[in-house]
Amino acid sequence: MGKITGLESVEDIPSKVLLTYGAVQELVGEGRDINDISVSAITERAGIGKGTIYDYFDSREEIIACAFLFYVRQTAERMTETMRGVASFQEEIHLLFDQLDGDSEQKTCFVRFVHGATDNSKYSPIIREKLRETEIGRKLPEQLFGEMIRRGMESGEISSELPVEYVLYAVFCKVMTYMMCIATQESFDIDTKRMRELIIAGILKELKQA
Amino acid sequence: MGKITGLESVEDIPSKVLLTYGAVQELVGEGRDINDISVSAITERAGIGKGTIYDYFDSREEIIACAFLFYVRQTAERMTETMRGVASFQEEIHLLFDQLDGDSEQKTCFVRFVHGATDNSKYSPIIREKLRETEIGRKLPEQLFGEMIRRGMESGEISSELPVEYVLYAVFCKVMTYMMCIATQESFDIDTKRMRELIIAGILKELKQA
Amino acid sequence: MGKITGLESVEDIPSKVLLTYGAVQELVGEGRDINDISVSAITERAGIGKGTIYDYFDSREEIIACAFLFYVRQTAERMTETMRGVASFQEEIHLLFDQLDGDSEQKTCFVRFVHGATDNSKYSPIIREKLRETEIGRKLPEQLFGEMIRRGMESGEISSELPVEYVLYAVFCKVMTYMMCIATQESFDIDTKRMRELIIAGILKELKQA
Amino acid sequence: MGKITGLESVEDIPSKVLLTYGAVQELVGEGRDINDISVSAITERAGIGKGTIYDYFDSREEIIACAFLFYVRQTAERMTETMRGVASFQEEIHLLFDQLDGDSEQKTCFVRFVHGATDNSKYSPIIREKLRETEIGRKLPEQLFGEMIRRGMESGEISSELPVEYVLYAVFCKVMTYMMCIATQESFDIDTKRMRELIIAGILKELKQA
DNA sequence: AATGAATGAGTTTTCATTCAT
DNA sequence: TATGAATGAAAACTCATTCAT
Repeated sequence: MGKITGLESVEDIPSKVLLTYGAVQELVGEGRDINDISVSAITERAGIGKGTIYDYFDSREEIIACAFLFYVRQTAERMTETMRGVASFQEEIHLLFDQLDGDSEQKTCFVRFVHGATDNSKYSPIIREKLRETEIGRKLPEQLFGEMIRRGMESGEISSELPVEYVLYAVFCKVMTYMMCIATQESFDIDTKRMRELIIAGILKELKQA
Repeated sequence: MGKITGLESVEDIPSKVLLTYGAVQELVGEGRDINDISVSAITERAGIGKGTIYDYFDSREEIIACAFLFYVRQTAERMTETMRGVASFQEEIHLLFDQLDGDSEQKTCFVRFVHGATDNSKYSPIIREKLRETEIGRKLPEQLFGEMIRRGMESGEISSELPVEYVLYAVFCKVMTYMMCIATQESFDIDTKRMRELIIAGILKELKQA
Repeated sequence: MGKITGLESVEDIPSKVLLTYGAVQELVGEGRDINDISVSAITERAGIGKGTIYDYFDSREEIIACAFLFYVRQTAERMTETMRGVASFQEEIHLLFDQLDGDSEQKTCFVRFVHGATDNSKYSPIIREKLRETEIGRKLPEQLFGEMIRRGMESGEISSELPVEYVLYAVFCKVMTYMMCIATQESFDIDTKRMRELIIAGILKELKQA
Repeated sequence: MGKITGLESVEDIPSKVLLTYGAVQELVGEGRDINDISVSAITERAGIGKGTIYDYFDSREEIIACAFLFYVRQTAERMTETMRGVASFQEEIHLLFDQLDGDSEQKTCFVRFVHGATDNSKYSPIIREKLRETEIGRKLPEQLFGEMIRRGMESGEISSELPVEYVLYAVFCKVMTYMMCIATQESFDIDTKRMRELIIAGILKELKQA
C-alpha cells in the first residue's frame, strides 16, 4: 500500500485518512496551533489507532501537510460552487466576504493557508513542494478567482490593462486584510463592519479603469 | 526582582535580557521557525547560562513573546527615523518598499509579525495580551505609518474621507502582499519587480481622491 | 494443524514455510542482523501474507529459530555430501576451508551458528531447546565431522588417544579462528592466506600422534 | 560538554558514565541480550535520569558500544595484572583458564567480545570503528597475550618459527573453544574438566617446536 | 487457508524547567 | 546572581500480533 501524497482525488482517499483529515480540521478549527497538535491527539480525535496513521503517512509533518492541502482543495471547490451563477464582480466580492463572515472555521483556514505558504515551519516546504508537484497549486488561485476576474474585466469593473496575477494578489490581499481586521479587532478597537465596506470599496476602486 | 514583561523601556532592560533578545532575533533571521528554537539554542547564542534566563522570564513562551515585542518596537523606531525628512507619501511608500527589499531579515520580521499577531500559537495570546496591556500595541501602527498618512492627506495624495485606520490596514496589506509575492515567487512564477510597481500604483490609486 | 517445530523432515515442510526459511536465509545472507529483521520483511521477501506466517509459527522468535535450524540442517547435509569420496583428513580440511572461502553466505552462516548457540538472545534458548529435543542437535557435529575424523584416525593422521568430542571442538575451533581472521583482518592487519596455512598446519600438528 | 567516545582514560570518565557502564555490565552479566536492554533499563539500573544519559551519549548504540569497550579495557588491564610474576607459558595458560572458570561474568564478557567484533549488529561497526580509531584496539591482544607468548618463546615452549599473530589467534581460539564447551555442555553432554585438560594439552602441543 | 489493515504497547529521544553549587 | 548538570514528562515512531474478511 503506497503512502498518501495528499494529491489523490477525493474518492480515492481511504476512510481512515478522511477521518484523519477531519480530526486535524476539527482541532485547528477549535483554535489549536498546528505545532501543538500531537499525533496522539489526531488519532484519538479520528478514532483510529496511533499506529494506523503511519500506514498512510510517513511522518507527523506529512499528516499535517496533507490534511492542510485537502482542506484547501475542499474549500476551493466549495467556493467555486458558490460563485457559480453570480453576475457581477462586485456581487462576487460581496459573496466572498459573506462566506468568510459566516464560517469561523473558514476564516481560520484562510489565515492558516497564508501562514502555511509563507512561514519557516517544517510544514511549509512540504506544502510548497506538494503544490509545485501538481496542477492543484498552480491552478488553485486561478480556479478560485479566475472566473471572477474574467467577468469583472468583461463588465468593465476591472481594468483590462492589469495582469491577471496582480488582480489575484490584490483580491487575495484584501481578503487577508479583512481577516487581519477580525483577528486584531480586540487589540486595536476596529469597527469591522465599516472596515468591510471600505475594503470592498477599495478593491473596486483600485482595480477599475483609470 | 520582578520578571521581565517585555514592555520596559530600553534603558531598563538588563544586559542578559538584551543578549537574549539579540539571540532570538538572530535565530529567526537565520530562517529558523519559532517553534523549533529551543531554550538551549537561545542561551547558547546569547552566551548566557541556561538557568539564568529563568531569572528573567517565567517560561519559554515569555522569552519568545518578549523578544518578539522588543523586535517590533525596535523596528518601529528605526522606520520612524528613516521616514523623517521625506516629503511626499509616494516617496515614503517607495522608501518603505526599498527597506523591505534591502534587508532580508526585515522581511522575515514582517512576516513573523503578521503570524505572531494572527495565529493560534502559544505565543500569540501572550503577545496580544502584552499589546493590550500597554500603549505600545495600540500606538504601534499609528506610530509607524501615522505620520506618513498625515502627510499624504495634507498633500492630497490620500483622500481625507478615509479613516486613518483603514489607510493603515490598506498600506499594511500592500506590504504584506509584496512579502507574499516574494515568498511564493518560486511556486507561482511571479515577476516580483513588475509586481512591486503594480502594488505601489495600486495603493496610490486606491487611496487617492475619488 | 499443529505449529511448525523446525524439526520436521524436509518433505513434510509446507511450501509457505519453505518460502519463509528461504526469506530469512536471504536476509541474513545479505548481512542484516537477526535482531533487525522484522516479520514484515520476512513475509514480504517470502511473498506471503503477514498473517499467514502466524498460522505456522507462534511468534517471531519461533520463525527465526526454526529458519535457523533448517539452515543448519541443510548446510550439514550439503557438507556431508561434499566430503564423500575424499581420501585423507588433510584433504578434507583443505576442502572445508575452500568451501568457507568460496561462499560468503556460508561464512555468515557459520558465524551465526556460533552466535546462535552461545549468545543470550531470545533465539538461543529456543534453538538450544530444539536441539536438545531431538536427535538432530546431538548428531549434528558428529554427522558433519565424524566421518572425517574417523578416516583421520584410520590413516594415522589423528591420534587415536583423543576422544572424538575433543577433535570435533578442535576442528570447529580452527574453523572459527579462520572466520575471526577474516572478520577482523581490517582491524588487525592480518595476512589471511598465510594464516590459513598456519591454521591448517596447526590442526594437523595438534591432532597427530605424540 | 563533549560527548563520550568510550576511549577516555578512566579518571576522565564522569561518575554518571561510570554508573552507566556498571549498569550495562550488570545487565549483560545477568544474562540479558544486548539487543534486549532498553535505555530505560540501563538508566534505572544506573540510578540516573533517562534524559541524563543523552547528555553523555548520542544514542543507545553509542551507550552500548562504549560500555562494551570500557569492559574490554578493564578486563584486559585486570588480566595483565594477574599475569605479572608468572614464570612459564604453561603456568600462564592454566592461570588464564582458572580466571575464566572463576568468574562467570568474565566468561560472558569474553563471548560478547567475539560477538561484538564479528556480528552484523548495529553495535559492531561502532565498536570496530572505535577500536580502529585508537591504539587500544590494535594493542589489546598484544597487551593481553604478548608478554605470555614472549616468555613461551624464550623458554622454548613455543616454536620461534611461528609469527606472533598466529600464536595470538591460536591462544584466543582455544579460550573461545573452552567457552563454547561450557556454553554448550548442556546441549552436547560434555565433560568440561576433561575438555579443559585436552585443550590446554592441545595448545601446548600445537605451539611447541616441531 | 490466507490475507493485510488495524492496533497499542513499548521504544528511543528531546527539551523546558529545576536546583545544588 | 549565575550556572549547567540533571530530570522526567511527553513526543514521534515501530512492529509483533490479531482478526474480520
